[in-house]
Amino acid sequence: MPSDTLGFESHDHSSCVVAALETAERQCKESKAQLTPVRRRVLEILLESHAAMGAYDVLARLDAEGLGSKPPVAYRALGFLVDQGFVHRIERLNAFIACTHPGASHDPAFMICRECGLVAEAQAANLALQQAAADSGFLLEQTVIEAEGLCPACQTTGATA
Amino acid sequence: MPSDTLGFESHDHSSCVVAALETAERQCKESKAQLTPVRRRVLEILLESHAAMGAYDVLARLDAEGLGSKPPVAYRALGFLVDQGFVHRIERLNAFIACTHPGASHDPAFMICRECGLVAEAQAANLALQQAAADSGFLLEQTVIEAEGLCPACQTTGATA
DNA sequence: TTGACCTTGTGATGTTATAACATACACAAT
DNA sequence: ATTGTGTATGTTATAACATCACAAGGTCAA
Ligand SMILES: [Zn+2]
Ligand SMILES: [Zn+2]
Ligand SMILES: [Zn+2]
Ligand SMILES: [Zn+2]
Repeated sequence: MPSDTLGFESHDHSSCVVAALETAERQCKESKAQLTPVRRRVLEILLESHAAMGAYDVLARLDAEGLGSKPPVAYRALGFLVDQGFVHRIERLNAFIACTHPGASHDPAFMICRECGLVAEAQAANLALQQAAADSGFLLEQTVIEAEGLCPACQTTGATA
Repeated sequence: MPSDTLGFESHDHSSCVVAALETAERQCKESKAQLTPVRRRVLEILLESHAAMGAYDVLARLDAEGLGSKPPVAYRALGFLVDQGFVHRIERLNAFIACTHPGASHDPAFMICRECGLVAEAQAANLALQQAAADSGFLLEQTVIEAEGLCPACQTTGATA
């Protein structure tokens, strides 16, 4: 069942959202972190579409719902969720996306479709990079791995574009 | 001689700058691209320190030298240099750095020291990611691979910090 | 009740990046 | 000489992304 790692295939989304929220709640309880209404709602918003959203897009949703209107509200909630590992930041897009492996060990990689904007999360530790780091004495703490290209759907519809 | 791939070791910098500029000039001549004064100077500025610089830092240097004062001047020159492969953009830092493998085939990875800001360029194609892309039918066009951590020097001086 | 700590509200500001339009120059065709 | 075309540059304005600084509330334990 590769859909939860590759993300370009359809899946049972409503159960996926519920499961992710439950996992977040459980993990917060365990680590005594507070999944407050704003934080929970931001996670929910990101889960609703699996798309990457900018902080200001999230903020607009919060504002419409009366949960906050100023940038720090969104950035704080997103920061919390990223710290907890429930959300990932996509550097290439200056955007955020809900994790699709809630609870799993994390060294995520992303495939970003430049045509439709779809982002798929994969597990793809970079062994060559780890080797290069070891060789040069670099202490590797975190890695950003983001690939840009065309998702299966956009390859067929749009030719090479 | 790993210093040109790993970047944490010292090297003959003045010759490295000269060589990079010569390579850029040669490649531009071959591809009929114009290495204009502003473009050449921006490349030089990035080569002077091997540090990653923000576009506005570069712009400040240009401004001081009377080569331009408005953001598009810097962004255009940087965009040109990135397109030509002489400069890489570091997504994690929203910054730019001169390529340390001028002319070589390019699938660069970077190691970024979170303490001193040093950035080293390495070659580290991600085989696992290529495999994942192939498996899911994703057409992989470009990859961003950036690692954050501590360089050798900062590990010894600052403990874990 | 007080203080420590965490979270939120809000105004102001800082930083990064591009859109849009005008100008200048080189070089070729008329 | 003039006009056209393409590339590069100059300039204004604004979009888009992110943080600072300070005030206010809530919880909980001393
Ligand atoms: Zn889903
Ligand atoms: Zn994840
Ligand atoms: Zn050098
Ligand atoms: Zn360092």
